[in-house]
Amino acid sequence: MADASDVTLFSDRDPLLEGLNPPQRDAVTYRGPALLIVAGAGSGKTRVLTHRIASLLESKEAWPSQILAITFTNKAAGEMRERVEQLVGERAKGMWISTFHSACVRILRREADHFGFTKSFTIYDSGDVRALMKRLVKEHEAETFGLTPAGVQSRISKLKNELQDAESHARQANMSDPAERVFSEIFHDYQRQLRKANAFDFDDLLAQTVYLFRAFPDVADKYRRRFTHILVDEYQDTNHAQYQLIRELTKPVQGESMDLGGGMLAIMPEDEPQGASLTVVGDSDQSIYAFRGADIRNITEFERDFPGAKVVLLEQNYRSSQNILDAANSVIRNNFDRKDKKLWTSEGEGAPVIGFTGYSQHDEAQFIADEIDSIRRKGVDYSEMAVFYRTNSQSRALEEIFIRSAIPYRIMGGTKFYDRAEIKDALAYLVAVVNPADELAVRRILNKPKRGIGAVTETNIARFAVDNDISFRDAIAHGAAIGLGPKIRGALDQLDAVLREAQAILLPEGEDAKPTSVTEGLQVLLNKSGYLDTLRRSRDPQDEARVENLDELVAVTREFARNNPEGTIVDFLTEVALVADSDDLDDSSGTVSLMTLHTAKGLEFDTVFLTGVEEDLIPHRIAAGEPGGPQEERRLFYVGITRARKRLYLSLAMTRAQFGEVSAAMPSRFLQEIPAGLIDWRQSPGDVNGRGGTQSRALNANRPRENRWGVKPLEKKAPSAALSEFTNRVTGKVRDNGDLELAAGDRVRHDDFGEGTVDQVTGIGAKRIAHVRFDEVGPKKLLIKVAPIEKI
DNA sequence: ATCGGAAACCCTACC
DNA sequence: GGTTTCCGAT
Repeated sequence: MADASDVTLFSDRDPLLEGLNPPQRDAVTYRGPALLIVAGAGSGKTRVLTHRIASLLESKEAWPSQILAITFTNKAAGEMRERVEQLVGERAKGMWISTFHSACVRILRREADHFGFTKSFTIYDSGDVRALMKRLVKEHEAETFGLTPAGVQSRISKLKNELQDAESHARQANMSDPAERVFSEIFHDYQRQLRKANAFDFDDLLAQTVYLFRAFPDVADKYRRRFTHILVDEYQDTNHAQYQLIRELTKPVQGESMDLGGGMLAIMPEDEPQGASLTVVGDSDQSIYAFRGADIRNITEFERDFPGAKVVLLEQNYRSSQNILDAANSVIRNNFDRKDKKLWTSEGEGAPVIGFTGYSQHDEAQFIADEIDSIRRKGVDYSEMAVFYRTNSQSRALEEIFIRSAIPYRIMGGTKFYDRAEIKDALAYLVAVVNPADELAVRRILNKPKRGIGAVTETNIARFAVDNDISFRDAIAHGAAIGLGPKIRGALDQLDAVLREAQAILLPEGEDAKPTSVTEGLQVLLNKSGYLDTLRRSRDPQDEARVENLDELVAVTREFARNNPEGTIVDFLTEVALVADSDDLDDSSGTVSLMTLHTAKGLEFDTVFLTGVEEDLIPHRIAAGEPGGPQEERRLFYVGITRARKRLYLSLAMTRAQFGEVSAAMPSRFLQEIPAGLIDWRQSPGDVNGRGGTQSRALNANRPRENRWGVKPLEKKAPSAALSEFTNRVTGKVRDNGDLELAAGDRVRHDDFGEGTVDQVTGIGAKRIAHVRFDEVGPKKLLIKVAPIEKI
């Protein structure tokens, strides 16, 4: 099967091929226009990808600058760069290894002036978009047609992912429907606003890059000449826009060899033009982003799209034990529309999958905390354990219990630092300086801190700006002409002065900014605007935390300057907009990782707790009713299972509180799909098929705790007294035992665990931990400050 | 213009 | 359960 090139370029003793199985070697050594690597979970695809890149560099087939590797997250990009560097050293420097979005921003910033934007454009996140959309929906009085901001937002996003713009949508929309007409107007207006604000939303980053390439073939050619090798990871999750972007980049150079300006002369090979070589890696069983426009057909029809493409299958799994793989295979087999593919391993059977059913989400969390504790005692590091859940809101119960059990944890993704109001305010100040056209940002800071500027004044400023054909930002300096009172005028002049002062630091005229400019500029803005002072003076304890968060942001700018000595404020804002959440690359050492199933993709852990395995959660209630939804949810479940190396826990609760309401939960249908023999139930949900209740009680009889609470079968949503009796024994409030002093030998009483004896106390201050041996439930570690205990 | 409390809405996953 | 929005009181 080996191509001729294999023989000449590689020998079996090539260090890049050492330890690889035959298909993996194929994937590294194949040379041709198109290669699809179908990589099952844990089949070593990252290894293959990095070795492939390394071998291209090693053999001098490509310069680093000719390689474009697309990953799904910034974190994955960082890891890939690191691993390639380990293989080939410093040479890895000039490669583009990034996400689709980062690559597009890089291109758009370089080419912005081709189509009416500037290099310092803003990137709107979904929160920014929502704010803008709210205004537009109101202005167009679209509520009367049943249009909501969120609805319009998601529809526009979907259209953009399909590379539809406002015009093309308008052409094919049914304009006799008034709701359609209004939607179309809002779409147009929205695009106009973005353009006016010199801003792109996330979807535009992709779509506008495609439009740019199509409208300016010479620009596209520039990148086609540059990138001779393009590699795309997680190809099953690409959407149409991303697909078209790849198509554009892999086309042969269209125009003649020409002077591209700037003295850069393009060099054309003598023979016929050839497009970049394309390598894609993916696994259709792990496609979990259809909801945001990912099109699974991109991978299933790759061979048709790129005739003559070579396909390599990686089915040997190097990650999980056979038991875990069996569970995964038995689940995914139920998706009817897939090519059968079976993961196998030469490792042993391993431990059985462990199942647990809690009475409530807190009970479930307590079980997990106890297991983590006992696994830790066996010498497994916390960083080798992870807890997964379907929705972010599920993390709260886990957190509560983990805090009390003194288990160090870290939440990946979720509500992020950069979503906090004070951080968005601070960033809006920076944006107001860098991109004054961004009215949204300027309006945001207009009355923060309170300057006595309300809706009326804001409207007056906006009107003045329109009447005099100047920007909203510039109108701020014309308080007198607008006819505002002296007090407000003074406040506006002050704001104007602060913005100017920061501008002189962040964007000094004629020269490059100092490396410290971002930090200094931010500090000027926060201090001289009065923003920090107002927070410091406040009596609200939350404002104290806000000040700390802003300190943290300042620290982030310092860190940024250290890592990017040449970095500008625009680079900083780009990083913040795109890197945000799951990507904190700093060490997760010594902590258990908590994350959603989506975030878990691409990661692996020794021990995995997959929680909330219930109907309405996985499959999620909304997804269960959508076409293709249940299949996607099954893939998501499959992704979760296959993250585990040695130990997999599947857990659920019989009742779950949501929106403050408690309701009965049913075991997920996916549990049924795993053969009973693979799961060792510590506490079984009973009859997984249905009604819950009766049978599970019988199976739970061996558990001592049940006696205390006397579980009764529940009707769905029955707000009975019996329900509140055994749910939420752990109160929502975090208590504070303050300076409770404990020493070895003391007796304590715990709300849930009963009485016990203190073995020892470790840690200091707020982190003092009591090691208690409880009479009934055995040893536990408790964070003294917050545990529900009292000395007796 | 700002504050406080009541009421309404919400929660799928992410770059 | 938490956040955002609305409204009346200062």
